[in-house]
Amino acid sequence: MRDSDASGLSDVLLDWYDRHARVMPWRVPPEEKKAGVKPDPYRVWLSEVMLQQTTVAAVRDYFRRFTDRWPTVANLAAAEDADVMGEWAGLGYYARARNLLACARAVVRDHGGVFPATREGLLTLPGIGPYTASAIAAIAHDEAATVVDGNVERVMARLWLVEEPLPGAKAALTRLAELLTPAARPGDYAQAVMDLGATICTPRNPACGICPWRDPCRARAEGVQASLPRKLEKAAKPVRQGVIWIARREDGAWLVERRPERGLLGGMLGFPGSDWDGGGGAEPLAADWQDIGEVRHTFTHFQLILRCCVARVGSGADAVRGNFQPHAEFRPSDLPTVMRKAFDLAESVLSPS
DNA sequence: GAATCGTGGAG
DNA sequence: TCTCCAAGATT
Repeated sequence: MRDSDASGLSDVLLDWYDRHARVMPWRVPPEEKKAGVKPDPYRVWLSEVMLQQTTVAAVRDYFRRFTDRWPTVANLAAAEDADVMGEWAGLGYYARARNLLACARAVVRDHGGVFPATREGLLTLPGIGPYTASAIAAIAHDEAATVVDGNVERVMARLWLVEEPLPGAKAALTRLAELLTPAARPGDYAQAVMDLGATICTPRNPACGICPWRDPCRARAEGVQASLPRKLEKAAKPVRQGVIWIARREDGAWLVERRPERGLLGGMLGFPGSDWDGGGGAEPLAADWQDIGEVRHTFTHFQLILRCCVARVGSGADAVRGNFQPHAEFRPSDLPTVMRKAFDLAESVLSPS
């Protein structure tokens, strides 16, 4: 590929982006941008972390709630852990929320409350990896950094007919993406490639007929675009089983438990339960437990079948595990989805409406 | 390099 | 119902 080829391709894409850029809460509208308004690094960072492995549709409302509640990185850095984890509940990959807080506090403590302006500096912060560092550097600081996410991998694999399967092809796809990154408007270009992948060069049924890169696309020329990028087979998901105990005190308090900081659902609110290895476990308190059925939930790498037991307990109940959270303080929306499913089932039995 | 880590929507 | 998978980072 010659330099003139690369600049021709990026110009075509930027022209398409100027006409088709998607409207999103974390983007600066074209008119404001033309007037010199710069994207707020805090909002760019927050959106990019939320968008890791997560769809735009799922992120929208979370982004609004976070920015309404914590308008600046200093506000977020000063927040309580439980409030941030609760606000993140339902979005998944909870290590992101823990790293989000750690990052906000590092920015305040080590960088005077201002995000580093370079990709290299951003990479030192928790939760900011190669993709996110490039995205913030390019979008908020006009650095000619190259973003390589799933969209970019797919677009490059098709445009250049890369047949090596992922993840092995990652390095080659990154190199191709770097060759196309322009010195001018690198932030717009990064978002343009991702918009292209999200709306036209989609995993299935790509809309090649309206693609700005239809002519130069080598996969399209060969008619193999739908089969790219190739991916290695993934292992089957094992099924794991466990028990969860949900107790409601007569004053309406629920027996909840903060999960360990590390590992699955780390740092999130939940209910006491057994291990998820199929064996039994000790009940969190002595009570007349009632088996009310099971909850099924699929995680990234295994399926879980959780047997739900509930109990009504008296005011003097003494729990071995967890603590009773008063009815007024308990918000079901603070729970990760699998716990929310179990809670909804329990409540339908304990407090039928 | 391979495993781990969530969820909801599309087809 | 089931499979795929989305703007990845960390260990």
